Amino acid sequence: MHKKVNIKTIAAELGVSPSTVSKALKDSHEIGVETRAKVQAFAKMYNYKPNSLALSLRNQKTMVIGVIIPQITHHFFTRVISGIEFIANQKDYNLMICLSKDEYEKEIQNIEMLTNGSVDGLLISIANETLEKGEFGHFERLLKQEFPIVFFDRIPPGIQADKVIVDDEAGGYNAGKLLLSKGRKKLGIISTPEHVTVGVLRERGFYRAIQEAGAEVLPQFNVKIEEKFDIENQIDQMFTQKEFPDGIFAVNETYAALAMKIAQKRGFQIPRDIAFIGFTDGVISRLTTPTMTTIAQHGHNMGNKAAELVIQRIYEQENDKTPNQTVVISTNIVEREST
Amino acid sequence: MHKKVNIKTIAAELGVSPSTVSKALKDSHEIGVETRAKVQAFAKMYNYKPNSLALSLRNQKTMVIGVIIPQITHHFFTRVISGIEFIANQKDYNLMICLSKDEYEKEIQNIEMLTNGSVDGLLISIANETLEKGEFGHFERLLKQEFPIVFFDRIPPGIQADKVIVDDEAGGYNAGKLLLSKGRKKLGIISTPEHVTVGVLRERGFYRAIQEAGAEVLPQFNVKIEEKFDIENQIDQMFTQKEFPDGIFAVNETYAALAMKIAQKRGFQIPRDIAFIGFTDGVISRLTTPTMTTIAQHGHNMGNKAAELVIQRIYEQENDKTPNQTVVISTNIVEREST
DNA sequence: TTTTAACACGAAAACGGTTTCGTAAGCATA
DNA sequence: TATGCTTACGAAACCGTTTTCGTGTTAAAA
Repeated sequence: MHKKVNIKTIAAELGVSPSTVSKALKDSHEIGVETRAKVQAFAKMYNYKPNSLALSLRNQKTMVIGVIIPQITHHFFTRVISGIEFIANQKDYNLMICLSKDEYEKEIQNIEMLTNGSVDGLLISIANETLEKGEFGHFERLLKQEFPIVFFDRIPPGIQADKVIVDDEAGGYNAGKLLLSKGRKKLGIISTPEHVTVGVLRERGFYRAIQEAGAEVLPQFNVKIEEKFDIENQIDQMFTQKEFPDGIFAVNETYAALAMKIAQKRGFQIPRDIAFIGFTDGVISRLTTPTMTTIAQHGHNMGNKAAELVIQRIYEQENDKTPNQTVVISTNIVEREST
Repeated sequence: MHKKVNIKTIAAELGVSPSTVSKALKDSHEIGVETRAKVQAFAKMYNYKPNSLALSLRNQKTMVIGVIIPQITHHFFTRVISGIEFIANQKDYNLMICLSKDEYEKEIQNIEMLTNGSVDGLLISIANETLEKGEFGHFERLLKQEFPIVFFDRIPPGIQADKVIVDDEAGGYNAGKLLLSKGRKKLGIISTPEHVTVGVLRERGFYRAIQEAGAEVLPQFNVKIEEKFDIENQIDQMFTQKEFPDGIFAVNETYAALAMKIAQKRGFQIPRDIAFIGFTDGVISRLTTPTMTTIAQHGHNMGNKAAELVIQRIYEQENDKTPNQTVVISTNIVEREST
């Protein structure tokens, strides 16, 4: 690769010092008009652009925000990222995106890599394995250093930090209410294991709605999916009992879409026999047959908020820190054919 | 934010020089064993990690690969990214992902930003607007400098460079052959405007299959979607004529899924009346009703290959350059219920 | 006793910028 | 003529590392 022009080469070429070039390029009026013009013309002609590493090192500021997410193939996270990018872009920040692949070790590696000077702040959605282990020392170390961090969606329970979350509990509650309002009595839920915070909250809200109505969920109508086993089999169990639910809430889009297909294969009509509602921000719900009613998550908003928060933290002075915030992104129901 | 420990602070604390610390940390046996032990213990205790900016500046090597894609919410691109990440991770590279949002200007900005020292190489899938304009000067400048670049999926036509593409033409051809082999006679295609290279190639292959069979596509059965108008309306036109196709190929997953829904709404049965086949690597095709037959793109493979190529270019010596390569990722048919 | 070599460490330059401070030249003022 | 003030620029430090090239000390060899 050919070397790019830098301030030194310009200086040598023009017979002035590097400092003169630097000042001339920013139109410092410390430098004579002729010299300024000469330097600027030369720089333009050779398409000079300052080296960002050198700038970052000098200014102790990279204008980069690190983002750590568990999986990039999850549509929700890509919505969040596009929201982050939208704000970052406005404020001249760039993104460095790392994937933890839901692994604790990779998450730690990513964090170490990013916090060694590469980024000014960090946006994190925690890996499943980390949540399962419950080990958050790597976050606490950074928080103690007052490194700017904002957690989003999957947050560390019981840790003081800035957070942006979806109102999962209320979303689950509204899903329950909606099914009940459609006259459904025997409700079911397709959920996730205990350590996945968001799943738990959605489930909790769902149960709250049901209790308020004086109803209950039969144990066999509560399926907690273990992703390491066959998902379709686990869902199918809900339809192989003598009784079957007439309204099902799934805590994510894929489970809901799969459940709809499986129910149809078992001969149930949607929504006549069973109504379905999913929790999602995805692209699938419009394309299923019938189209799926969902609790919309607004991942883009979440990204916006998270980016705003972290940038605010980055600019904050050492002396006047604002207290930690938790921003809640509220959901809303998008009613389609499945209810 | 509290300052991190660096080599200087360690040196000062231990009463030795920065160079001694640096050497001690890499177990240089230029340094006495006691001093080495002392420095290493201190570094470990304070969790010292070298500043990556300083390292990059010094070594003229960032261990970062820049990726520019049009949209992160396109599932195909996220598959490619996860493929890129897989290889990059193995070779200790990190990713800096930028979004062009399919805009020419943003693409240029991204490139300028990334090539000012931030990355060692670049992986690019070109913005639609750039392809439309046909202006590739920003790429040619970099290629002339011999900056390591690999284009993937959406490539600049007629430019010498490393490229990784899906075998779109063959994919289209196979889609056509499959529909014909099912006895379909009146074929239709849902495609994209001319400037989207991949769409054109898929269409070309499709037509080749049809011509070989001595058949033809009626003009009203060729719909080129303009995304700025209502997509469903444009697709619907195919079903409002007196004649209708009995086999439809859509050049992407969303168009195919939408078309299936619209056809069903119009009362057609799939695949009895109309067979559908989509071009995709997505998550939707398993969840539609009926499930969708697709030409699978293997975005993950594409990401692998692209990353391997660019890393190879990065390590290449100035003297012995290998000639430009074009790697073709072949597709395969995944047959499901829609045919 | 002198030379030589090994050992253990430090000074300084380099990566590519920015910024503070110093200073020579030119001119006006007393 | 001596002093002060601009003007226009350069030297040098700094950001955090690495690495080359000394150099002073000690011990071994001559």
